[in-house]
This record gives sequence, structure tokens and C-alpha cells, in this order.
Amino acid sequence: MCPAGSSRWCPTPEQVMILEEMYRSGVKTPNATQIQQITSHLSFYGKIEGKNVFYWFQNHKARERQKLRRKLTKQLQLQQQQLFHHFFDSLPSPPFQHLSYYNSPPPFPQVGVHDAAAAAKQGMNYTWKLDVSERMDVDKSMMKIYGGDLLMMVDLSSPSLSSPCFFTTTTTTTTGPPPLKTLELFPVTASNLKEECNKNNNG
Amino acid sequence: MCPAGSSRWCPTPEQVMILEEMYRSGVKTPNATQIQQITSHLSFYGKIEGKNVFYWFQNHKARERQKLRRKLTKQLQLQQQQLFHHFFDSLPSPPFQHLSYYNSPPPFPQVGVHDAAAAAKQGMNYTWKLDVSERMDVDKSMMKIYGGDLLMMVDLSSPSLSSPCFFTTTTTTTTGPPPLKTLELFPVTASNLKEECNKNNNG
DNA sequence: GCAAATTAATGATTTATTCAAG
DNA sequence: CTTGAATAAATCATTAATTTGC
Repeated sequence: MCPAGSSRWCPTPEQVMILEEMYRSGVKTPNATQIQQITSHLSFYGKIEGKNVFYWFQNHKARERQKLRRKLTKQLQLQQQQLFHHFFDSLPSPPFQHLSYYNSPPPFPQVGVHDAAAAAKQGMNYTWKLDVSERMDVDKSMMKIYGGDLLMMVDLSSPSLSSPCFFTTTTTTTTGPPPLKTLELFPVTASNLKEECNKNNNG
Repeated sequence: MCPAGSSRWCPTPEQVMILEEMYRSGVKTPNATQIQQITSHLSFYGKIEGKNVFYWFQNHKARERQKLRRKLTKQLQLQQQQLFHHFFDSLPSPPFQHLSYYNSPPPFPQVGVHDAAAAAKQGMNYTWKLDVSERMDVDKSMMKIYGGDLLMMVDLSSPSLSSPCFFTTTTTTTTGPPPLKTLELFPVTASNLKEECNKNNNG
């Protein structure tokens, strides 16, 4: 129940039921007209005004999204952990021990990432060998488009997707009988991408 | 889920999340190199190739624009509906003066108003009720949100009298010094709402 | 059982993005 | 490049649920 002199709207169960039913049946972002109609309708069941309806849909939509996102993020984290393990278990040679540190998922603090970034900026090269022939399935038309750059990528970002992404790229030791290619690690942030994109498009 | 022998790419939720995050953080038109990086990155989460990434960004950008265009169109239509205000010049205007958009001349004439006007003249009781003083407690944030057109919003869509769901207005026959100008709402169905919503959001 | 204390939900505000028009 | 308009994300604030100790 709602306190008598409450400072905020306390929807009645009927109002909530109707709002939820409307949401379920497709009303996600009612416009002003719809809000007025809904408000009028719901006022039968208790005190209510337009902004309450407006806020209700905003919040409900946002929190539904949030719920979904959390679920996906959890899945993603799990898959990342599994993939990392799988990935590093499959790696052939020792030089990766120190790298696995940076790639460690959540349990490890951000510090490692920053260290890696700093190290990379200082020119330190964390390189390793990886057979990329498996990734050569890019079709011909795309090869034309992409100019033949073939890359390997490892996500060092924290579970939060807004954190910087680290990409690894080949050092293009192209043509050669040895099927292994050396991959070089360097940090690439979203802003880097954006800048490059803008540069390419506008500059 | 993607059919086993599907002829087209079915992005995993993780892939979609990452793509959307990249888009949101500024990558709108990745170049070949970026596409390759992204493709490699996303290949950790499922089968994917460069052209999928390429097409995804193309489509996403286009559809975002489309969405926005629709939103603007909808807004325009709403503003046009406000031509209805001209029918109510006799309404108590003072309280509304501070609503910036109220007195601004609507951009253009349109069909709906004439239809409604005709309907009204034919005696169809599309009357509506609006408690003026009730609406005055709309605060600044709502003004921003509604752009000032919280008032006098009228949906000109034809009412479906067979609908089980009727919206009613508050019959605020309050004992205020200023006799409230009240406008009656016509019934609106939930399906109408849904349709309009879908039309606005998806159609 | 029953309040005080704590936690979870959720209403209400503020802040950041987004696009395109000017 | 700046601005307008819309709204999604993040945040604040209050109410409801619940836990806890008596």
C-alpha cells in the first residue's frame, strides 16, 4: 500500500496488471497520445497521471533490457572463460605462459590489461605462433575487399564490453612454406577504430 | 538458433552484442582491415565470415537511420494533429502560455484534421475531456519530454466501438474557481494502441 | 509475533547518445 | 559544427519485502 502523503505514485495491482498486459502485447514506447489514453483508462483504478505512465514504460522497458543483457553477459563470460581455456590449451609452445596472465578472465584484476597496454606501447612485442590456415575460409570477393589482411584476434577486455578491446594482428610474414604465422599483440581501442573509421571516411 | 545447413549467417547473441557495442562506440563503416579484425574476433563466438560483418554494419546503419526517420515522421504527424488546437482557441489559454509549442503555428495542414473536423460537424460525439488544471502539474522534465505537446493530444484514428476495452477520462468535476474545460475521449482499443506502436516502432 | 535493520524493487531524475537539419 | 528532439542508460530516492534478534 501507499502512504497517504506519498511523494510518488503507487500503482494499484490493477494498474500494474493492465500496464504489463499492454507491454506484453506490444506497447513499448507509447507516444503522448497513447500515454494520455492509457492514463485516462487507468485513472479508473486509482490516482495516476501521464508522467507516471510515461515513466513506467521507460523503466519497464529499460529493466527488461537490463535483465536480458545481464543474462547474455553471464553467458558471454562463461563462454569466454571456456574459449580462453580451450584456446590456450591448444597453444603449442611455452611463450604463452606470460600471455595467459593478461588474457585471464574476470578473476584477474584489470591491472594486467593495463600492463599489457603499457608494454605494447613501449614497443614490447608479445608474439607467438599460430596456424591461421584455418581462418583462410574468407571467400574470394571478400579477399578483394579486404586487401588480403588476415588477422587473429584475442579479446583481452574485461567482461564489460565498454572496456578497451585488444586486437592481435599478423605481422604479415606472408608467403612461405611454413604454415605458421606470427601474430603480434597490440592494443586497439574502440576510439582507435572510430578514429580510423572517420579518417578513412572523411579524411 | 540456426538451421544446420542454413545458407545464411545466424549471429549468436554474443556476436550481436559485440557488434552493437562496436557500432555504439563509433564503428559505423569499418574498412577492410577493421572488418577482418572484427571477423576474427567474433569467430570465437561462432561461425562468421567477413562479408557477414560487412553486411551487418551496412544493414545496421541503414536501419538505424530508417528508425530515426520514422520517428521524425511520427513526430511531424503528431505536430500536425495539433492543428486541432485551432478548434479550441476559446479554451482558457493563459495557463498554457508557457508551453512553448502550444502557440507555435503547426507546420502544415493535413488530412486528419479535416477528417476529424468533418466528423465532429456531423455530430459524431468525439468529445473529449481534459482537466486543464490537472495537467498543469506537469513539471519541467515532462515538458522536455513531451516537447510541450502533452496537452490537447488527440488521436484521430477511428474508434472501434466493438472493442471491449474503452478508455475513459477522469470526470473531474472539481469545484475550482475556473470552470474546467473538459474534453471527452473516445474509446481506443488495446489493439489500436499496439498497432500504432508497432507502426511507429517497427513498421 | 513484531519491529528495527537490511535488501530488493521500482518510481523519478539526470546525463549521454543518436541522428539529421540548419 | 552546432543544435533540436527523442530516448536509452545511469543514477538517485523512496517504498516493499525480507531478515534478524528479541
